[in-house]
Amino acid sequence: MNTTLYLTALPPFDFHQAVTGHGWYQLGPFSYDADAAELAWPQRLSSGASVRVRLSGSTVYEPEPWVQAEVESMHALDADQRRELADAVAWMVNAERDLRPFYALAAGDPGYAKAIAQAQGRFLRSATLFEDFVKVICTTNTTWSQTKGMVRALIAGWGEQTPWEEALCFPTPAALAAASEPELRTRGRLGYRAPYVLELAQRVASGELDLEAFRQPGLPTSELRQRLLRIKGIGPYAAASLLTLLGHFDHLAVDSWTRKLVIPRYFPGRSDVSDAEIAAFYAGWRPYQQLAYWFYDWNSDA
DNA sequence: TTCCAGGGGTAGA
DNA sequence: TCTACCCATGGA
Repeated sequence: MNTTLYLTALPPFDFHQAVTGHGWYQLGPFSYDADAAELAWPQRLSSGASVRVRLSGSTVYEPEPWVQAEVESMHALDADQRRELADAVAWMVNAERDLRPFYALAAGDPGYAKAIAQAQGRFLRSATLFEDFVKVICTTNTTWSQTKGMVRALIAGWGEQTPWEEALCFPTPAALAAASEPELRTRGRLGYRAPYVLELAQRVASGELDLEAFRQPGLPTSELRQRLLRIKGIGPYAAASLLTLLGHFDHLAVDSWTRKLVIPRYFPGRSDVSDAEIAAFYAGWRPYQQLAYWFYDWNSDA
């Protein structure tokens, strides 16, 4: 059974940029066909039904941006299921994100010409907040290839079965909450992150921790950050990453990689630049510091 | 073999 | 708040 969902997006929008703005499209259960500009993944709906989604969308040149989801399911989707999927897709590609205020700040700076021309500025998000929280924990103190391996192992070991044999959904909180810590360490390749993921899964599965509360747009970034830091396994770097995914760009994530890029360009000849100095450097971009850092064309001569 | 990766928790000051 | 120390894994 196939269903097609059409969504509109706020211009300027470019589907390829919305998907590839950061590395998430390389993590399971996503797969991305760059030639066809098609993002695919299996997903379990709250009703328990499984679907396979193939997502495509318009380029920056189209004045009325759109996103199209080709959804495969065993039974016809009812109105609630279609709405749930449409909401999830809009969230994932940031269809409603208004980047114009950021572009207005960046206008005239050649280092952002490419970002503006290509409609960069969106960070792909996973279908659920739980999935994004786990993935962010999987990026701490490790290499990208190992992060991909951890996510792959979690899906292979605890992912939800679907009617399509080869397609497993990302594990639910309940599935990971039922896992043992040693198994998550070894089979899940999480290492010392295992207790953090286990505790997160258990708290979410039991209802003690409501991740949906983090989605409310009106929350001040500082309060959100304090709440994130109270979750075990989430420190300054992970909190900043999650703030970005949650659409709060007014807290700069200063990590080892930031320093590698920012110091040679803006603080040449210095080796001892504090986080506070780097944050102060970006203060003029408020509330878009993280976009200004991330979508700057570091290869430009600007 | 050693180092370290876009860190985080904990103890102790 | 700041610092030392430990934490697993795997690629260079």
